[in-house]
Amino acid sequence: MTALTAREMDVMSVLWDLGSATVAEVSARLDDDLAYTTVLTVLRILESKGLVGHEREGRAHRYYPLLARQEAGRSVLDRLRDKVYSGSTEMLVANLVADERLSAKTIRRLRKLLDERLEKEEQP
Amino acid sequence: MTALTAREMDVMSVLWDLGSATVAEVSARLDDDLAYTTVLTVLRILESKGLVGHEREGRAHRYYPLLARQEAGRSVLDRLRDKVYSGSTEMLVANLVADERLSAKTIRRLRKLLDERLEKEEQP
DNA sequence: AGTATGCTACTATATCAATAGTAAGTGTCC
DNA sequence: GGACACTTACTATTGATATAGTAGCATACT
Repeated sequence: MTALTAREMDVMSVLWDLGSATVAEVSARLDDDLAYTTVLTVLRILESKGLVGHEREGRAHRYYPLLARQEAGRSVLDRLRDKVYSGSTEMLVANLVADERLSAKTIRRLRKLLDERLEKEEQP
Repeated sequence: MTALTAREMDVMSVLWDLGSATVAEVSARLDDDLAYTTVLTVLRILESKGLVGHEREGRAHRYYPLLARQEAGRSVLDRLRDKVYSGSTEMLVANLVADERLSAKTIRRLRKLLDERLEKEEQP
């Protein structure tokens, strides 16, 4: 199972966005001002879980994600669908698009996404 | 903030599905076979967080959710969108509908959902 | 009215999460 | 080549999570 804690997700988020990063780079990007060693500790925990790797870079280590966004996202979404929305993807999406801040443009793009998915369904 | 732990979400899930439940009822519905008192403890923690309430029923307590599915779901979705999908609802939905198991029928219903949302956008 | 049983209240404990300090190592720059 | 600064390695602490036991109370049933 791929259950990230809140802080681990913060850190993975930086790695996903940057592709890879040193401790200092992750630290700079985090919203909260954590001690250098705290960030290092989180990265080492993530590594021990097999979710990130690292390579030497000068005197520092450069960390990179081994877990993809999609995998992490899917496991949260699956659980959310099952536990919060009684297994209903529709209920989930309904809640998602109920967000007032979504623009008409965005909604149209989402619909296009579904259309494309439908086409793929019809021609396998 | 409304951050549910994994186990708390399991329990809330039962309360959402049943509307309300006693400890025994929650216990029976959970996937894992937890001690009666363990379930009670989780419910009491949830109550201390203001997420469930209870009323007397005979010699037992009947617990009911004070936090709605929608609220719980939204806070997870918001965080997921921001941290895992770089703030992109589209990326999130793309990942969601990439699920092979979604039927064409379901996808059409999702599209309909978006259409209705668009109409509401145009006529406020 | 007495009693058995299920329920709660309180307590306990091991594990994990979150945060950070200290010491020691290693490049880098003058 | 030596000092400095940054980095890692190891350790520590606090608080939360997850799980459950025991004791005692109350209700339903006979």
